[in-house]
Parts: sequence; structure tokens; C-alpha cells
Amino acid sequence: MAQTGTRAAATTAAIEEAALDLALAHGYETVTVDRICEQVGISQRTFFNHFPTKDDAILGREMPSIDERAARAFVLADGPLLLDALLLIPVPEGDAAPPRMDERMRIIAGHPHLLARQIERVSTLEAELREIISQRIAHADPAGDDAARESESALITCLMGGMMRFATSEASAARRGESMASRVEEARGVLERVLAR
Amino acid sequence: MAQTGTRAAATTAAIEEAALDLALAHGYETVTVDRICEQVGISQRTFFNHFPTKDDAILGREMPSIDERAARAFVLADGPLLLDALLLIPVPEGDAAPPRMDERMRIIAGHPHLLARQIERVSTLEAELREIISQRIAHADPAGDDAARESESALITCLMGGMMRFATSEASAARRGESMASRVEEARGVLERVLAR
DNA sequence: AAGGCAGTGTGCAGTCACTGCATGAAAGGT
DNA sequence: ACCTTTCATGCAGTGACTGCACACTGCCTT
Repeated sequence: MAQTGTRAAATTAAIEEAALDLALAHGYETVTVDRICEQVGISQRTFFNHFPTKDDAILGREMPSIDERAARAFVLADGPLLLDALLLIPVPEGDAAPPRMDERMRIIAGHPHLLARQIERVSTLEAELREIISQRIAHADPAGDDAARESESALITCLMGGMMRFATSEASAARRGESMASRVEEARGVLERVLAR
Repeated sequence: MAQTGTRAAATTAAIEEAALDLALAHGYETVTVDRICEQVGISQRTFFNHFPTKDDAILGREMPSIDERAARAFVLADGPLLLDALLLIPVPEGDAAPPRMDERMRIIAGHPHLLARQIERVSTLEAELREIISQRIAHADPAGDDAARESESALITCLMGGMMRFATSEASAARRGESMASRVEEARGVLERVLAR
């Protein structure tokens, strides 16, 4: 499934690229797996050896991950919990960003189920996220009880999912075409105003 | 697609029921559309005339909707916006609940993609929800500017999705098997604590 | 009574995503 | 040169879903 050698890696990359190209050129739904395979020059079986799903091929292989530094800063910070938590949203930017992220986003935006899947993927980090949030709460309130801490961190994790959806949605039409980082920044501002009410 | 006459309605109901029965008896993934059709005594084609998707058959036809009274109360309330918004989460209960809701929930709980779909369905109400939230903000702050109001209500809508996910998740393991209403109540409590931080 | 229309169900044949299994070829270390 | 691991493949199947043309059933009109 997750193959590691360089040969396989090359194939994986080729599939990813072809999938993206075709989807951009002809639209997501008209692109079949067979078509992608044809383009890459591999068999369908091989395709599914590399990606469990057509969707995954389009979303790409690298999963976002939580920035260590941001996590540490978050644990020690003492601002409003919800706002600080936004620091944890992984925002691939610049060189670290998976290549062609913007093109991907364009496709994702038009296909809600891809967005859902993307968020579901991020929530693979849920455990990690919860753990970090839990630490922060423990740090701020060493006397708190465990169960409370657990449910609070779980809830914040869910809310983060909502924030991501907002950030990636076109709700902020003004932000269309802008980077993920600036969208999150925008979302932060809106959240601040909401919390003030 | 959505057929209205009583005859069709009966068929729809029969499909829904059979789907649920079979899923409960043999597990969601082992239940095929063909199996459901066999049970009901219809053709596969007919099945898909009634439900666009196998998932939809299991989730059922009636969509949750926002309670009018709750909406009015929300618009006029003046508590913390996020907390008040929880009032809007449609919580089918008692007689008003679609029949066998609890059994459905049991299946949904074990199949994340069904949950995602359910939430996606609720978000069909997004426009309505946004409108109501927008009214509330306008009521509280008549001088506010339109764009801000729009983005704020959109964001809250997204956060509501997160709250729903939390409420339906097993995060609050203690609540397992309890009604949706009490889960939302629990979630409300946790959110209060979080906001206090 | 005859004809027509709308609502509903059906059979068929096909497309597409995805899987299990067994086999083959190439890479790379020894 | 030998052997093991890694990759790719072919095949044959399953299961969801669609388009199409056709058939049956009222019911309404004339």
C-alpha cells in the first residue's frame, strides 16, 4: 500500500500528477481511473496499489501535519483557548507546501465530498490534536479533572474542523484565490468578533 | 426521483424499513442493494428511483428541519452567541422524531461516512441557518455592516457542524446510548467551559 | 366507451470504482 | 550468479449506480 522505494515513489508521483492534470483539464467527474492509468501508462491494478481511492489520488499523498513549534507555543500561550487553537491548523505554505496545492484547492472547492474527505484526513491528526489541547488545558489548570479535559479537547478538535471548513469555504468570497494562510487569518478575525458577542 | 403519490410513498417506506432491518441484522456493509430489493420485492431499478443512494435509504427520507419557535427565541435572545446557537440544532425527539431514529443512530455511529453524510444533509439547512443567525446579529447590532454579518453567520454555521459532530461522536462515552437531546445538552456544558477559558 | 396522459415499476445492458489472487519481472544485496 | 524483496500486472469478479425503452395502472376528458 504505502510503498517506499524510489521506483514506487516515482509511480505514485506520476499518478498524482496525471490525476490532477486530467481533473483540471476535463473536470473531476469525467476523469476515470482507467483514463488516468492510460495517461501514466500503468494498469488499473497498479493504480490501486498506490492509492486506495480515486479521491486520494487527487488529494495527493502527503498529509498535513502539525507544526511542532506551533504546538509548543500553543501549550504555553494564555490567550482565549479557541483563538489560540487556530495556531494548530496545519497550513502548508511556500516550499513546504505540497506542490500544486492551489490547483488542488480549486477542484476540491467544487466538490464538497472531496472537501469532506480532506477534512476527514486532517482529522487523522485528531488524536494528536486532542493530546496537545489536553496538555494546554492541563498547563493552564493543573487541578482540573481528567474527564473534563478530555471532553473539552475533543470538542475543540471538532470546532477546529468547522473552522477549517469555513476557511476553505467560499464564504469569504473576498478571499477567493488567496492562500490558505490568509484565509485562516481572516477566519481568525471573524471568530474574534463572534466570540465578542 | 422524489415521488409523491401514496403508492410510491408506500414503496419508499418499505425500502427504508427493509434497509434498516437488514443493516441492523447483518451489518451495514454486508447489506447489498440487491438484497434490499429482494426483501421488498422490487427491482433494483425501482430502488434507485426512490433513493439516489444506498446510504440515503438507510438515513431515511425525512430531513431534519429547524424548529420555528427555537429560531424566534434565538433571534431575540441575548446570551453568548455561540451558546445560544445550539438552540438551533434540530433535535428530533419523541413523536416528532422519524421513526426508529435510535436504531439508525446505532448504525450511523459505526460508520463515519454515514455520519459525514448525515451532517452534510443537515447543512442543506445551511442557508436557512445562516439567515437566522444573520437576523440575530442584526437584531443585536442594527448598525453592523452587512459583509461582517454574513461572514460571521457563515462561520457560526460551520461551527455548528462541528458541535453536531461532537454531540454525535463517542467522545462523550458516558452519553453512549442516550438521546440526541441529552448529548446536545452535554455538548453545551462542555462548550461553556471551553468558552470560559 | 375510447383515447390520452401522468405516475410508477421493470428489464437490460452498460459504466465505473474497487478487490483478491496468483504470477512475473526487476532491483539490490550477498 | 543466487536469492529475497519490491513492484507491477492480468484476470475475473462484486457492487453501486445510470439511461433507456417499455409496460401497467389509474384517472380524466371527450
